[in-house]
Amino acid sequence: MKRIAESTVRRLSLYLRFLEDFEERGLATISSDELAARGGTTSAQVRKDLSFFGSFGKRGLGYAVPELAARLRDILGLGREWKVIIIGAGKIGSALAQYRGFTQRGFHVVGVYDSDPTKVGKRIDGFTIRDLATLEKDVARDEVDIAVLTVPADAAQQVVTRVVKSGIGAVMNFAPVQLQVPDHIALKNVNMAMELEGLSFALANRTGLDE
Amino acid sequence: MKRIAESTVRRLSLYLRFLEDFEERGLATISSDELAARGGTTSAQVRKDLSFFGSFGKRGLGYAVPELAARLRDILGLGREWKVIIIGAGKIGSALAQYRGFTQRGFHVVGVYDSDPTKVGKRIDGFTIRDLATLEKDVARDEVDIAVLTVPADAAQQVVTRVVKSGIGAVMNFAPVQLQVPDHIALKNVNMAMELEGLSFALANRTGLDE
DNA sequence: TTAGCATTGTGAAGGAATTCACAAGCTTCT
DNA sequence: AGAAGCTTGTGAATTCCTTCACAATGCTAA
Repeated sequence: MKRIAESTVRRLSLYLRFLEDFEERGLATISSDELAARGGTTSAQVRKDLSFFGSFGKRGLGYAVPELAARLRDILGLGREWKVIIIGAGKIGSALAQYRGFTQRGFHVVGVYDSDPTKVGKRIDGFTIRDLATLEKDVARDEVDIAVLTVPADAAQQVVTRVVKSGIGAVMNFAPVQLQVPDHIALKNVNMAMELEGLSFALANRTGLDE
Repeated sequence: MKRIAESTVRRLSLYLRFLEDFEERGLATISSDELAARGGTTSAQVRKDLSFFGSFGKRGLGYAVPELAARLRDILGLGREWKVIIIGAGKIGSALAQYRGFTQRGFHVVGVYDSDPTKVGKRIDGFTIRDLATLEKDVARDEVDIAVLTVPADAAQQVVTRVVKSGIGAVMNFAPVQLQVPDHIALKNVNMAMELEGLSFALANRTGLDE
């Protein structure tokens, strides 16, 4: 299979969201043009994105909504349930543990971890916070797929190294550091401060000094 | 000024983080090679990124750490304090209101809003939750720069329209919808579910079927 | 059954971002 | 002062991504 650009995958997620919307409203077909309008892109882009995976449309008609949705779910690996652990039971970790959006899309939180002994054993929204010391054992037993890291920046690299060793294949990192992981591990960084700096840059350079 | 790619701005944020690290450790100079190694990129990329804004290095030596850090802060608009409001005092909104990383980098939260009457007036970590109804008045009075949206998906478009009308120039959206805003508004989307789907895709397509 | 219309799928063109590669310039050593 | 050794800054080459443009096809109506 050809290498798929990250931007393409992001757009597929987006299309799927719109399709589910259409599905609920009982619409039978949709054109690349309509999908593009919603997603703020072009119809050619939509078709090209889909073409990497096959041809799902009918010329003259568009795409059958439920079929295309099903295909996208399949492509994105949403046909199955993924097991997720959250490491770091601070504010963000706790908020994520309770986030409905995860479960809705097949991401099942199976454990919440912290290394702080005063937190271990406490419950948050149905989860008993586990001791980070048991990480490796639990991951193997529970067949965890994805780790979400919401630990302090200075602990993140150490934790991710353990996570990777324990056999997890994908990591979502909220700590504001650049983690080193082997090539075969999927890593996404979510960095609030960095996003805000993007906005700050835009605001600061808005003063119309184009030349 | 030439249009700067978003990816470039992201990397500048990253470089700045490393530089501040070096600054603390009292290092005087750093080469593009060292910056690149930290950021997982190449030295040519680092130099190209910087070259859009001027030439800050000394051939044969590298970059003076404090000077480059100062220049980057300036470029990213971090020389001043930005006023931020958080709209939506749910789990994520509350977690963000308390997030230290914002204040540290000059983003000052000046208000937290919700439309739920049972929440309005309550306090979270030093903020009294305000009624969304007073948004427009407050934004004008407080000269707010950035709005962070952590409202439910079906309310997001309506809220952002009000936010934009009230004169805010930058929006960070956590709701899983694609918002429509005028061109001159800076908009960043943070979508946890979409990030997870990126990981899911990577996991599902990992099965080594390259051809 | 054929004409007319709509929309896909895709090579080819165009544009944007990254990487290459090297001259230019600063520092240090002798 | 000259030579050797680094490292920057930047055009040129390359790679990657997006947009164009149109033949191919399916649907509808007469």
